Amino acid sequence: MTARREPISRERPAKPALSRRWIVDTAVRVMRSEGLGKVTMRRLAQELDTGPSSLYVYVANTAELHAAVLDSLLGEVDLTGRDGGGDWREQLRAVMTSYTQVLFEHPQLARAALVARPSGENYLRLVERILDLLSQSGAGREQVAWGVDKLLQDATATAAEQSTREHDPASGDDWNATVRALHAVDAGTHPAITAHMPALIDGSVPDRIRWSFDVLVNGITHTPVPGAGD
Amino acid sequence: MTARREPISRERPAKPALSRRWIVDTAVRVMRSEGLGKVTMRRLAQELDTGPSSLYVYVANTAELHAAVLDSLLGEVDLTGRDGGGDWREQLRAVMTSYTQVLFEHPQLARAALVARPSGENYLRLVERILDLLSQSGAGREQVAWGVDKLLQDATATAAEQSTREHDPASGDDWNATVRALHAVDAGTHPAITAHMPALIDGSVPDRIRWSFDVLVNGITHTPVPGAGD
DNA sequence: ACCTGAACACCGTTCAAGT
DNA sequence: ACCTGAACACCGTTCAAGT
Repeated sequence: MTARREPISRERPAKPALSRRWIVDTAVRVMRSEGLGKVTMRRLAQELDTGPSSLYVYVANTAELHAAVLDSLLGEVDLTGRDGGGDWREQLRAVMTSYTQVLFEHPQLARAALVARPSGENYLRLVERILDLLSQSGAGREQVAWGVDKLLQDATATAAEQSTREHDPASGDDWNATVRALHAVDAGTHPAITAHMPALIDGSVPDRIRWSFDVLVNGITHTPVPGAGD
Repeated sequence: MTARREPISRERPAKPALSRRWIVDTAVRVMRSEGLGKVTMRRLAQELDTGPSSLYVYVANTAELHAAVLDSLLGEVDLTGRDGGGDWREQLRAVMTSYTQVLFEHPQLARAALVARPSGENYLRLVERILDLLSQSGAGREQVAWGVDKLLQDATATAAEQSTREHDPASGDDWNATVRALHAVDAGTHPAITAHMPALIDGSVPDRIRWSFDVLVNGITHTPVPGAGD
């Protein structure tokens, strides 16, 4: 709506005006095609045909940019929970599964999420939905409020961990190093590890995710918060 | 006139031979004095009076180096749990609190831990101890094994998140952005957020950590794993 | 107000060559 | 076997200067 000066058309085909939205959209595109590692100020500036310093008018720093990219991706989360039944618990499970899936597709973002929490509209919509479903459990208000945090944190941390693991299994990555270390342990000095050994390493990712969800929901709904006498 | 080359002792005293141990110890020292951000291959090489490429004989990459630093720090965790009573639960709480405290003192390491899981002796000792205490709950072997993972993940993720929050509160950091966004939410479109609003943001860090521990322990001990018919 | 070039102060990793 | 110099291909952020 602003009366801008008439843009004189040059050879270069309409370089769009810089804006936060345009920067974030470009960042999402670069992320999808080349990964979050390429979403750098310099690379984006190049993509937007300007210098890196120009971006700082719209974006505080790289972490904030990554948080904005994450929020944008959060638009893909299915909030309906229609894969679940009518049960609030199964609906909540479906929403959390969808959230987890989005992060698993872009695992580097999960790491970013733990560092710079998003605060955009899609994040708020997600929190709203989880709160709504979890409060149907009948648990106290404080438990529900704190519980949402735990559910999101657990899913995010799991995706962040998996992000390393999914690298090619050929490379001596750190997860395999941990598995090897647990196997190589001495039964005399580490009897508990030895006793729990297959289980410590076993279990499919979906099984573990499903169990984690149940652990948290069971724990959240049965554990009153410190202050409130609910 | 052949100049006899004799190692005249100059100011520089006895450059010690490179070794993995020496590299990691130096990394820990740099981390303590200047933060993990300065623990880079180049900086370490400088500190060790060599070129960065030399380090690659002993360390695969930067992530592995950071994992080694973390394992070294894990030596500070109090495994006795003597702050707790005779109860396995209070002892376990004390161990987890000690672990959390160590990570809170070096929060950047918590982020590293989520990415590159450690596998050194101190990590194994910690896992052994938590397994031992948690199995005293009488829960099934699978629950205990998977539960240890959850307890460590929760504490680590919490420390990692806090690491951002603890930066100077003056700066418009992302946590404050989230708080602001939650406050600014419209009651019509986000009724659940509005209804849960003070609790969503409230609560001291120790209270939340204490509650998280109880949620997990309660959930772990009461939720059987998918396959096993315990 | 918005945008920029140029600079400052760094990075990880590889590789051919030396000892 | 171990170690290195040099190079390749990048980074984030600031700031004085321009429009």
